[in-house]
Amino acid sequence: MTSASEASMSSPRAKRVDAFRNEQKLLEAAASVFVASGVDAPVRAVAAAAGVGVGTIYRHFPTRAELVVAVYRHQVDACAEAGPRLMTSSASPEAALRAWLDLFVDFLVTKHGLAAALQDEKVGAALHRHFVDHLVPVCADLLAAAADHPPGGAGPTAYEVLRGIGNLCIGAGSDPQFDARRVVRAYVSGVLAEARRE
Amino acid sequence: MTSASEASMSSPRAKRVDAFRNEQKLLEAAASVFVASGVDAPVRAVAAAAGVGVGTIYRHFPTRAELVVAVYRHQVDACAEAGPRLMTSSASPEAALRAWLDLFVDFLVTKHGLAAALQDEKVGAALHRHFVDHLVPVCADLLAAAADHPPGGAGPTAYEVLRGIGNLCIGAGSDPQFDARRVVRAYVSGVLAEARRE
DNA sequence: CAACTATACGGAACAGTGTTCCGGATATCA
DNA sequence: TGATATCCGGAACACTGTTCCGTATAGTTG
Repeated sequence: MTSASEASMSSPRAKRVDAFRNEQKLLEAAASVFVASGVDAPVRAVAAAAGVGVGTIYRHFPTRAELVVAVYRHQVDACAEAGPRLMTSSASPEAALRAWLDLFVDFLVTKHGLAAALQDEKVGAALHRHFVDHLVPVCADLLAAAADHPPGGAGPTAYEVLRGIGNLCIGAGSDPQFDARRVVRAYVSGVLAEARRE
Repeated sequence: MTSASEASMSSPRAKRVDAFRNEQKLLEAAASVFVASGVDAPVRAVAAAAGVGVGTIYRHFPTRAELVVAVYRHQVDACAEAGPRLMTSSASPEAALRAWLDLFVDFLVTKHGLAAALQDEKVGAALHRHFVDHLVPVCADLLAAAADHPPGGAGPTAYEVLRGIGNLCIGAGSDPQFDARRVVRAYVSGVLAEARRE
């Protein structure tokens, strides 16, 4: 921790501006490539789109997963912040929960392959952690309110629910016979039924 | 179709017995490797376990996915055949549906990575088709009986339900906080509620 | 303004996938 | 005992993510 305070206190030399610019270019290029080819686009494709070498990517983002996290960090945070807002603006706690989960589903489904990436042990570890840390608490509040059920009971866990929904969104959007929102709606009905039974 | 009948009618030379033996060795080796390392084990690992070259695998199974299908074909068929049996032996149609789906979940969860493989567009295409063809009709019957609902209504589709459950099983077994059977139970409750609402 | 150095860059190289290919071995038949 | 259709082994290819290091440059210092 000595080194940490040293690093943040006395900066022998600030980060070079070209490095900062490149990091920005990388984030924009990655976002663009991800919408065009899915989040499992090759690292080289992102590098090419940004006009940099692959080495530059790995300097700024030690692993492919961390680039993905960086690209979607803002949207995850926005989703988390929408929770409390919906809680007060909705007609009922259940409506708030369902509206928020719709947000979550739409987010996952529109980013092709994001839900799948969340599973892949290697790629998903970093993603998973960030999603869990930011979204689970919000979901827990909404769920407790909707189920009229003190958190900590034996009903479905907020983690369980988010993870389940994440799973349900995998591959949706590339299968017309499988409508993620429909399926999630059914799942949430079951979750609420079980939670209220306690 | 002329060539097909030719091939099945006049066999200028039967399949060589060493080829047949190798196919068998391959299936056994693959099954063994899959339980040890998951269904996403490298093709080379299966080849090594069987004591053959990779070329031999690709002669018998044109693609990695078809090897996986071949390994699990029997178990899928067994699961499909268990449907009608449970239908008559269970206390209620809903009990039959739930028991059968438990079979399905256990099957997916015990084969590490099988559920995930079902998603991967490339790997999963062959798997997906086989699962769908054999399991969806059975599920449709059980579902219709449990929901007391003539097939063809606007409720959840049998395909949708199986696909949803398949998704829910992804990564279960490597995450103690996520119990696939619990989650699936909740989902099925929601499905039945929606189906009966029609 | 002119070195000088810490920092950042590019892209070749490495390791691990699935898949293809073909020269050589071999089972089967005449 | 050949003849040959069939099959086999494993090198080679295309494509991943990731690492490495010589080179270029931004920022500092004299």
